[in-house]
Amino acid sequence: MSKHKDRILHAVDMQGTMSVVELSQILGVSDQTIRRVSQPLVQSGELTKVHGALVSNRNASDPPFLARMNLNRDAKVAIARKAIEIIEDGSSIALDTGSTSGFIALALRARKNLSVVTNSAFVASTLAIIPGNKVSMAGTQLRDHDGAAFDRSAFDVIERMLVDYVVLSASMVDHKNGFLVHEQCEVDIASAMLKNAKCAIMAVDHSKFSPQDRRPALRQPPLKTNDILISDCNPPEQFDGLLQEMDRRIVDPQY
Amino acid sequence: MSKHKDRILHAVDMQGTMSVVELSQILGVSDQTIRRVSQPLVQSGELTKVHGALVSNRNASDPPFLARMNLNRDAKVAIARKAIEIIEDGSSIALDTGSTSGFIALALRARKNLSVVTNSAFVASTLAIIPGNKVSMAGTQLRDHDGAAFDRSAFDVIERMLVDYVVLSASMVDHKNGFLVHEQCEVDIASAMLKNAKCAIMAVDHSKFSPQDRRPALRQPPLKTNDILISDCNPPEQFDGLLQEMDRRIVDPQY
DNA sequence: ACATAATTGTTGATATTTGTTGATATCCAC
DNA sequence: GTGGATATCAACAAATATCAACAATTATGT
Repeated sequence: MSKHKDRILHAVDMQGTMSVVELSQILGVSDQTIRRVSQPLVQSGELTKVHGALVSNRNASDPPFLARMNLNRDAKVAIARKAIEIIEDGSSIALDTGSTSGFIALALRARKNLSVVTNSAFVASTLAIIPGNKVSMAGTQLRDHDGAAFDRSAFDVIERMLVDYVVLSASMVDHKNGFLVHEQCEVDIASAMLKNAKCAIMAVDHSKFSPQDRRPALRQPPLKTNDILISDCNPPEQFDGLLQEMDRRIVDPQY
Repeated sequence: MSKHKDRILHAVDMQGTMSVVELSQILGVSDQTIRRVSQPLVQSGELTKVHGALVSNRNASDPPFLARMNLNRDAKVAIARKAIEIIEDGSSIALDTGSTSGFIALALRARKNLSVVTNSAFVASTLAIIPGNKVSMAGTQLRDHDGAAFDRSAFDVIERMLVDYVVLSASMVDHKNGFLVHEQCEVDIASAMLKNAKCAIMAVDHSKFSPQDRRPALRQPPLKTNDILISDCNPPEQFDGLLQEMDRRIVDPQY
């Protein structure tokens, strides 16, 4: 077993896909070494090889939630990196169930002593096992496409927790109607989380500023003046009205 | 047992990974000695060996729960394989919070239309995102070392679910006292799960038949005649009395 | 004190990993 | 298709790590 194995797997899984030279630069070894070390990983099916790059196997054909985790992965990773600059050790946070929140949860493993409430089992299990964290899983009955709960008890748990930050996402941003999602239950959870939060962090990648195949119809609750928007692009001008009150943090996905 | 054992373990765990020569310098012994002393640690799964270095199994990126998932990994994978031969598509299952149950959950991703109840966030999130599964997460407040819940609501959820199988584990098997664990709350959850289950599957790897560093003191509830024991070794004869009623399924870890 | 067992360092043979090189294969734009 | 850029592969040599065997040292039991 090579000492580079874990780092390669981790890097590729985080990014979804990574070129061989990129990996060789990050690990400080030659490209040939990357090829050699990754060969058994490809053979055992832990990674897939394409010309010039390695792609993660924790994706694609797999379930919808993981599939969405791989959509615009670079942007989401960059957004997650920015989010953890804002959220310091010891913060209390509520996280919703979006795939962007999933990435932020992965990145938040670098923080300590967090108090977390979430209705996503993925987020909960990611952060619960970090020593020092206090994690509350809100809800019981988990939805199969993303492992999130929206039952009565989810609201009970969320409503009794006061947090410094709430991390929210949206399926689309509309310049007239604001942040939109597909299901009412998601709006309800977002409202409950917002009510108890000092500051909201809305994380949306560039794709959310353009129309979607299936247009979401439901409005997230309005955000307040000191709330934060994190995105990987500058929103087009028509969004200026909508976003003018918000503190914008734009990140470059090419870190 | 060598006097260097603890210092090596401690040093490697602190750094995550350490080269053999580095260790030999710190401890003031030859590199050969480090190799010799670390060999049994590698064999027992407390450390992992790579060319030139030792890597910790309780790395910063792999918090405690996943670290335990690396202990006797092969045995647990083999046990999980056997378990999914027993649990067919469409079954209802309760799973406890042990690392062996974690492996069984990973293996159960190959099954469909499962009804699952568990108080482990890791198990819940692993199985929830498989389309067709119905997963209930029992409990709210998650313990940090394994992401499991033992609060009032955990029992409420478990008690209202009838299942075909309950998958249980133990920290140690004692030929007089049966299956032992460290904490009363684990026994309570096991009792609640057993009460509503048609058949119990007790999964224990070979290491559980020998005494542990920290001896567990609490007895799991007794099992019934048609319950199933899965292990990777034939239990020593002194366990015959204890296990005589159970259906034993022994698997070969060398798949 | 003595014999025995366990631990350790040294040595030289062997194995593994790695970067380099040059030949070949693949991709992409035209 | 062709050509140029880039990626892959095989082979080699240098550096490094491992292993087995033996001798020296230290611990243990009687």
